[in-house]
Amino acid sequence: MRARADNSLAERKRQLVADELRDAALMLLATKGFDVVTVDDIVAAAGMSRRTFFRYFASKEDVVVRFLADTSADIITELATRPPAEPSSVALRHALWVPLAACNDHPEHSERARVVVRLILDTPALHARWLERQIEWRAELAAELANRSGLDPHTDPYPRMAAGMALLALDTVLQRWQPGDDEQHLAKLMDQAFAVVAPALDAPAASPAAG
Amino acid sequence: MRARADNSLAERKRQLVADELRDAALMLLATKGFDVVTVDDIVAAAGMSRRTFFRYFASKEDVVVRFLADTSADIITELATRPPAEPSSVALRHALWVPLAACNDHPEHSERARVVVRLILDTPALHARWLERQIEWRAELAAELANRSGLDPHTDPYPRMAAGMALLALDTVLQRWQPGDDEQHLAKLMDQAFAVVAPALDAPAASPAAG
DNA sequence: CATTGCTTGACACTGAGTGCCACCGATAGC
DNA sequence: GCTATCGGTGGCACTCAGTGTCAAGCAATG
Repeated sequence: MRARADNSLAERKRQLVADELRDAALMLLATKGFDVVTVDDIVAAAGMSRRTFFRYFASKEDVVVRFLADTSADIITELATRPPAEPSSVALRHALWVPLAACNDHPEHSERARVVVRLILDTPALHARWLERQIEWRAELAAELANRSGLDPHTDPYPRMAAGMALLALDTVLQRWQPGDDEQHLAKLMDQAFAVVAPALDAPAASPAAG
Repeated sequence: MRARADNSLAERKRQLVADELRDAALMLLATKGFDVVTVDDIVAAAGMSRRTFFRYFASKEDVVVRFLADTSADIITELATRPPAEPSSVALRHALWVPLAACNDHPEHSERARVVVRLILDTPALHARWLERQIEWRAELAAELANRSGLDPHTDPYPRMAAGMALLALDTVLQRWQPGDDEQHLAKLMDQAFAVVAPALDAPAASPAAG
């Protein structure tokens, strides 16, 4: 359902409208706060109708969350292409680096991402949606990890928990990145966060016989 | 704000109303599904007014989530009273056992909790709120862990991530508990889940110098 | 009996999200 | 050139969540 990435004729117009909506929304929400800005404000700023907004975004939260969380497929693909012998901690670190790579390479994009991260972490409704999206990521990561390790995800808690730990690392990185006080390099923060969970991610399998 | 547990005269009536509302809501939501049941349906079943519902619960989600997540203070207290020399994994396991203890001891309460867990995990909106509540737990647990370990929670990612891993273990336990196919003992599930994260929880501190 | 305080119900209101239909522009076929 | 069709859009009305406000009801106290 995402396979039509470049139907140049009409698809480009759709993308244009979506970008316009997104930009107007992000601008308003980030400066004025999530709760006080209504969808009417957003569409007024974008010069479109309220109804159109909901054709492109499922909810007011969706505009913000999708800006960060639109790349789940890329993450899974990256994890699937890591060498099977690679330790889980390394493979997961590389997989979750995918959505961060753009921020790290392009400082101008990075600054806006920082604002969005701050907005999400500071707004309970957005934080909830963000976590909801992470749930999907976790399920997909867990399935792929089960694939890699040959474990049964229904009887062994490892795949799900490993995926959860990786996302916890990502969450911690974002939380420590968003203040922006000093130049906290994303790569360094990722290394630190994954260093904490690595002992559990790479521990020798002993889960089924824990009783 | 919770210090008035037994102002016997009027407080008991308040509790009665809250229970009535909660029971009606849980019954309807669990049987018919979260989305199709409106607040009007709930208050009609409870024989009260719509406005009263929102005096007792902040939202429709709140009724369900509070049923499980009303015990954060007890968890922190339990963690704070664990012996300082105890490994983090053991202390956290005991702390997070507190909200589960009631379910484990009283099978009749346990059955309803199972239904609520299933409802939460199956409903995205509820799951998101549940995780949002866990964020608060994580912050409180992290603060207490920083206290125990003497680490600075602003510079060291360990406290926050340790709290997150413990809650991830809890989440995994609930997810594996709710199918209820066979008699999965909560204690056993907790042991298995914590066995996965223990290597990271109890790893020797090496986080600040990871770069 | 009057007052004070707490709870409730009713009403109105904002805002999110959806369904429906009419409109508009472009493209394809006669 | 006229028309049928198709994707996108705007407008409208609707449901439902959640909030503010006010007028009771009802207990305890003077």
